[in-house]
Amino acid sequence: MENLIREAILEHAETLFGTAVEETMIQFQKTRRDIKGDLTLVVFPFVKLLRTSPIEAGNKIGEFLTSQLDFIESHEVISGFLNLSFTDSYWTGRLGEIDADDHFGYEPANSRSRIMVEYSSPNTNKPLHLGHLRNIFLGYSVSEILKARGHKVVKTQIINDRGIHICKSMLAWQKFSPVNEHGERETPENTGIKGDKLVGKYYVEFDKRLNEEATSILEAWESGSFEGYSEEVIGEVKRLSGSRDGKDEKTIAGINGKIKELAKNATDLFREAKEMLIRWEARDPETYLLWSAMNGWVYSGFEDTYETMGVDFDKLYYESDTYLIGKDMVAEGLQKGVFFKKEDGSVWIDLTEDGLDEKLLLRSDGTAVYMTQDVGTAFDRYRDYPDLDGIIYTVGNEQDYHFKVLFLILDKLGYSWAKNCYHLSYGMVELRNSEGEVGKMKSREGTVVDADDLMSDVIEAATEMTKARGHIAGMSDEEKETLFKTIGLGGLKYYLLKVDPRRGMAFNPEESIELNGNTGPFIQYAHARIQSLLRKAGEVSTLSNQNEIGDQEKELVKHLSEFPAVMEEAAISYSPALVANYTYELVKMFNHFYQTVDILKEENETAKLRRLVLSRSVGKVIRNAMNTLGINVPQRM
RNA sequence: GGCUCCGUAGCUCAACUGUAUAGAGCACUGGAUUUCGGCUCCAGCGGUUGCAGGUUAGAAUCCUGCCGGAGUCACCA
Repeated sequence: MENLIREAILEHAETLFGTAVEETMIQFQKTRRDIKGDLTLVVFPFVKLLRTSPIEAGNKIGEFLTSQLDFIESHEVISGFLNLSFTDSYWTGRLGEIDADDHFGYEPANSRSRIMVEYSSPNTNKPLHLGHLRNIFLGYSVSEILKARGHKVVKTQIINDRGIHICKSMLAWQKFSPVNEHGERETPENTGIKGDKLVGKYYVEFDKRLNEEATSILEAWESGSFEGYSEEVIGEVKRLSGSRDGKDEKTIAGINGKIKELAKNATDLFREAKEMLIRWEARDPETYLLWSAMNGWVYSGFEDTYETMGVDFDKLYYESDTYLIGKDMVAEGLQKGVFFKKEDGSVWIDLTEDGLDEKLLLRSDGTAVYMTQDVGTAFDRYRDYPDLDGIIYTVGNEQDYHFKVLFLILDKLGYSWAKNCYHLSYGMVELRNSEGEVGKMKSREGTVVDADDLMSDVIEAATEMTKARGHIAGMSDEEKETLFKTIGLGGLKYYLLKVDPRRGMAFNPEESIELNGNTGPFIQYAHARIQSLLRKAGEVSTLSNQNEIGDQEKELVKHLSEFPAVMEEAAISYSPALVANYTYELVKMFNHFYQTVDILKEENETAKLRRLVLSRSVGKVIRNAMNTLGINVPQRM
C-alpha cells in the first residue's frame, strides 16, 4: 500500500505543493510502537515546498490522503511525522491474504537468475571445527534465502585436497602409524575412528614431531653449532639473532618466531614433506594411491558431519583439478601481458596502480599457489554454468585481501563476470569460557571446538531438557531422537546465525544451549504450541468478510505483512540474521498476544476464528522463516 | 609501520542503512498466571553509542583526528 500512497502523492503533487515532487522525497517508515498509526510519512522534505510549519504541511498531506484513499481511516501529525492509520477491514483483508498463501514470503521457484554459493570448503587434512560451523550454516542459509526469493541456486564447495598440508598427514601416517598383527597401519576400518579424525590425528602428530626436531635444531644454533646447513640459512639466523639486542619483548618474540620458522624449514621431516608434494605433482603412483585413500577417509567423515548438520551440496570442485586450469590461465595471462615473469621464473601481477602490491601466481619451480587455483576454479564454474549471475564466496574475513586481489585479477584477465563475484566475509568466532575470558582457537594448542563434539553436546543438552519438561509422551524412540536433534541443532544454528555475519562473535558453550530468550528452541516452542492449539481447535476455516480486529491482532498482522520485505532484504544483504531477528520479534509478539487474549475459550465465534487464523498464519511464517535458516520446527516438543 | 574491519547497558546482540524518548535477551529485583502447553507474560534496574571536533532541520549511523581491539601484509592455504 506504500505504492498506492506514493502514486497518489506524485499524481496530485501540483495541486498539493504547486510543483512536481521527486520520488525520493516520499519517505516512509514504520510507525513507532507507542504512537497511534500504521505507517508514517516523513514530512520534513515537503516543508520547504509548502513554506509552512511541519505540522501544517503534515496535516495538509494527511487530509488529502485520508479523503483520497479509502483504506486510510485517519491521520495525526506529531513533530514532522505524519502517522496514517488504516481501517480494520484493510487489516482483516491482509490477514486473509496471508492465510491463503502457503508460500507467503517466498517467490516462485526459478523465477530469478542463477547464483552459486560456495561454503565450507575445508582442507582435507583435519576435522571440521566451530569456525566451519558458522561458515557452513551461513552459506547454507544464504542459499536457502536466495532460493526462497526465486533464485536458482548452486550450492558448492572447493575442496582443498592438494598441497603441502595434505602431505604432512600422509607422511606422518606413513612414518609413525603403528602396525597391527596383520601388518596393517591404522585405518578407519581397523580402528573404528572416524576418517577425518584419524587423518587429523596424524596432522597433529606431524606438527608435534616437527616441533621436536625444530627445537633440537634451535638448541644447536643457540650453542653456535651450524654444521650441515646452507650458507643462506646460517647467515639469516645469525643476522636475526644479532638483531635481537636492545629490542623490546614483543619484537624479540617476533624475531624468535622467524628463527623458529627457519629451524622448521631446516628439518628432515619438512624436507620429506616437500619431496612428497613434488612426487604427488609428478603423479608418482604410490604417493597418489596413498593420497586418494586418505582423502577418501576424510570425505566419508565429512559426509557424516554434513548429514548431522542437515546441509548438502549440488556440485563439488576439487583443487586437484582446478589448479591445472589456473596454470593454463596464468600462461594465457602472461601472453596477454597481464602478468609478468621474474628472472627466477616466478610469475606475478603488479597491482600497485590499484593501491595493492605485487602478487605471486606461480612459484619459481612452476608449482601452483592458492591464488592460481582460485583463478582456475572461478573460470571452471562459469564454464559449467554459463548463465551464472554471480558467485558468493562464504569465507572468513581474514581473507578479505585475498579476494580483493582475486576479483581484480579476474577483471584484468578480461572476464566481465568478475564484477558479479562477491566475498561473503564473516567475522571470527571467538571462544569464551564461563569467566568471560576470550581465547583463540588454535588446533595446535588443543583449544579448537570440534564440530562433531559440539553438535553431540547440544543434542545431549536438548535431550535432557526435553525429557524433563517436554510433552513427548506417546512418541516413538525414533521420533524422540529426531526431536532432540531438531532442538539441539536448531539452538546451535540459531545461535550462530542470529548475529550479523560481518561481525565477529563470541561463542559461549553454555549460552548456545540456552532455551529462553533469543534462541532457536524458544521459537520452536512457540511453533509447537501453535500447532497444539490448532489440533485442539479441529477444522479451522478461512477468513471471510470480517471487518473488525483487535489492537494486538492488528499489530501481529502488521508484523506478518513485513515478512516478504524482510526476506528480500536478507537476500540482498546475504544476512540470515535479519530473518532470525524478525522471527524472534514475531514470536515475542505472539506470546504476548497469547498470554492476554483468549482463543479457544473465546465465545464470540467471529473473534475466535480470526484468532485461530492469525495463529495459523504466525505458525506458517515461523516455519517459512526458520526453514531458510536450516532449522526445523517441530509439531510438538 | 601500511592497508582493511570493528568499539552501543555488567555480558551477548538489535536499530529499516540519516530521523521521534537508542531497543531486546541473559543476569539481578519484584509481580501475574498454575489456563488454550510455565521452555509463558508484566514491571523495575541498567546508556554521555570509545574520545574530540565537523557536516545536517536531524548523527550510533556520514567526514576528520586521536584512543583501544582484531585481521592482513608468505614462493602457506
